[in-house]
Amino acid sequence: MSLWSRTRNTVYREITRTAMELFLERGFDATTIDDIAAAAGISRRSFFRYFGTKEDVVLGDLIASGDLVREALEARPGDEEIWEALRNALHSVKDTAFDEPTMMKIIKMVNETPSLRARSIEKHLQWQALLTPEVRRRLGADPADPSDVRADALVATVITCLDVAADAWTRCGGEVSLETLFDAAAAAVRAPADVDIADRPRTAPSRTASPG
Amino acid sequence: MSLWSRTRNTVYREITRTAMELFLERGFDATTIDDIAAAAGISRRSFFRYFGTKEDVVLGDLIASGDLVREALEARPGDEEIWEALRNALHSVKDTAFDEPTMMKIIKMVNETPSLRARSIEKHLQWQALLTPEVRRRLGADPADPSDVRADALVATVITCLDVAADAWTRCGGEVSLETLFDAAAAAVRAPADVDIADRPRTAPSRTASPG
DNA sequence: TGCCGCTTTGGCACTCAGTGTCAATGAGGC
DNA sequence: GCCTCATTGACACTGAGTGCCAAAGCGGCA
Repeated sequence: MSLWSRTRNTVYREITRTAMELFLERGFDATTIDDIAAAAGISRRSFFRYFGTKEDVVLGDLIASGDLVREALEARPGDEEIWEALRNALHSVKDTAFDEPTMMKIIKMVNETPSLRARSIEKHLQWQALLTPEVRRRLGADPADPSDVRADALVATVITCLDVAADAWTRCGGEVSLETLFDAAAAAVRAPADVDIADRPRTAPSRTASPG
Repeated sequence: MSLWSRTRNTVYREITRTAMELFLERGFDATTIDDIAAAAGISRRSFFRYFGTKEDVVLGDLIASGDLVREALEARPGDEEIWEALRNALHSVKDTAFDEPTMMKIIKMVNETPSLRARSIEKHLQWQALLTPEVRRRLGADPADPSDVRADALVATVITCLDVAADAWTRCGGEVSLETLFDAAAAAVRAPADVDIADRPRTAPSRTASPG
């Protein structure tokens, strides 16, 4: 049993590695599952025993960490401001499977490939479902009241800010850190955005025009 | 030419009507394109001349209105607070193709069908791309600065709030209006949610802790 | 060592979405 | 009536994903 699952994990990682190489080399859509199976030395049928969909090869490893985020959130101090708790829970889960340049290429690929992008956001919706109960609890919301949208809105927005930040991160070639971009996004959402935000210059690489 | 496009529109609507009936009757996934084509009296190949994907039958009509929202946003007074402008732009675009109970069934179906939900989100990403330039302009942001995420974050969040509101709307059976739910979602995001919203001034949000 | 039960695997055939091609049809302009 | 052009339907194809079944591999057991 132990050997079996170890073998399974090995194969799983081998498929991921091989497929990722192909994806980054010739593009996601241009890589068929037959290509992946052939390169990984398995049958087409076996591929689908490890991954439900082609997208899962990319996204399974990249953001399968929904449960980790939930655990991290539950571990945050109970009196922590909710935005802060969510922010810290997200940041505590770092993906270490790839180095930063590779990670950037992957995110870029995800953002530029419609089917990948859609699945990626679907995964984030699953995160939402995982995180919302804890946020509801912290807000003292009635778990059965569907009209109390506060928790859903907060969680969805925080994840949206993360997406926006990740997208901007790749667009500026990693010059500004993900954390900084996330905080800027969060600040823009929470503050009236047409007013200058006091300490946005934590990075201040390029001045944005400040009218009036 | 006029006759051609009139015919085209008629066929388009006929396919939509027929397909929607099938979808709501037996489910989205359980309805094949052959079913739709047969029921609409066209060939399978012709279906794809009217709709790029099966999802577009549902979502094309439901939220093809990205340009309308953009126009509505551009028509808002220039000094209107940005959240307000976005909110009003969204609310000015009402979908009148279906009555409310049907609309609710459709939204429910979209939210419960992964492929539909994914496409729906993709459409919303297209909205974002349409709306962001105008928001950037209003914020006086440098259009070429990818590290200025304010506009992206705002637009993405507003649309996220709309999604959350629509979801809650179906879950509480339409008892609470979509507008009310949207406003509640927006308020939860903008105010520290565990504090009374009333005492929060429009400026000076609570500063998030600076780790540095 | 050989046998039994389990899981994994590969191969095959299938459904379904979506695309390219091509010949037939049918409307509009001359 | 003829020419042009868009629409249509039919056919064939790729590619994702699933169901099924027989073969192979591993563990335990005698």
